[in-house]
Amino acid sequence: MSATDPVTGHPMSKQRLRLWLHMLKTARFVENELRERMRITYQSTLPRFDVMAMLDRTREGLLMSQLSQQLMVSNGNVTGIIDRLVQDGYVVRVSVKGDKRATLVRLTPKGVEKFAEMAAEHERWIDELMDNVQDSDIEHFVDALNHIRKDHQHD
Amino acid sequence: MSATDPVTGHPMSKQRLRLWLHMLKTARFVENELRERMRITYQSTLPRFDVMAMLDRTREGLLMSQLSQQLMVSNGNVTGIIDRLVQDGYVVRVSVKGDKRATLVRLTPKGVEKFAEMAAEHERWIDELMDNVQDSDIEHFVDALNHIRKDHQHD
DNA sequence: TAAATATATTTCAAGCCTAAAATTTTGAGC
DNA sequence: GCTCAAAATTTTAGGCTTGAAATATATTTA
Repeated sequence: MSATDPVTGHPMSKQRLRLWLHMLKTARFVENELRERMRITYQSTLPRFDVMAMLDRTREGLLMSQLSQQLMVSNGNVTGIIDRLVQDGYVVRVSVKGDKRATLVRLTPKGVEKFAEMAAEHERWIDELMDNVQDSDIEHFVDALNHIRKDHQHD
Repeated sequence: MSATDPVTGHPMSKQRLRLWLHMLKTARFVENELRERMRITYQSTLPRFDVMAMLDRTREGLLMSQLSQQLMVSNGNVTGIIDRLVQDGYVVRVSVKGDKRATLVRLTPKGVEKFAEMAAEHERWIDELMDNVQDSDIEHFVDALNHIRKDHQHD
């Protein structure tokens, strides 16, 4: 921790800060791009897409708390997003029998269909936006990202 | 574009999507962590810190439009953040002579002092959070990130 | 079983963020 | 000077996000 670069004499923290700022800028760029395309093409948003993606992977449905945990966002946040997805008929809330506190959330058939369409397009967008990444780098890259979370994240 | 992996036969787009999702998750993790520390330690936020960082680098001040452009956020967004920084006495709005439309924004001495304190701590936080990144990877990593933006971004 | 504690979710206030419309000022072209 | 488009900024409406408080139900424990 807090090592000094043997060659330059600079602390490594400067390098790490630099990496973080580049990562942040790139993620922001990609997100801005995706947000705009989601809005224009589907009159939707990235958070809604993320929620639908989670629900698509678990057709039996998910609890509100499972959703917020998986997506790393707050509980109250998910409530609002689900409210709007329900209004649009993409999602339903189902009561859990045996526990009146909990609510299960599921995609409707309409939601499943819509998501399939959006997901295919989303994948093409990413493919285009990440065009410049060397194929050979990807695995290594993913590894490094996982390392950042590994020792800190407790899930 | 849209090549197929010669070995697996899978389209590369799946790999790129995977990389993007990992990048997003890691960035979100680091941001959540930094947000909480900013809140607890300084009763402040990441967007405010980002704005102060920009202003610290240009002591003569920056136009509202320069700020929003550099930070890749909307114009109206910056207005609100600056409003609150002004309220707290960290920033002042200065009229530009020769152009009554424009406003220059500058850190106050109090703002400069506060930012120095926050920036030092922020660097330590990043150093800790990015602890697991191999020093030897950083340059390569930054390069790859820049490549993602390069062909698309026009700034 | 009654009381205390824990869990699942929603509500609330406040800040962040965007796109679009509105405001004010500037600069061209006539 | 007048008109009109462009530029800098703010305002507005609506969605996202958080942490904290409130609500309702379940579970533990005395």
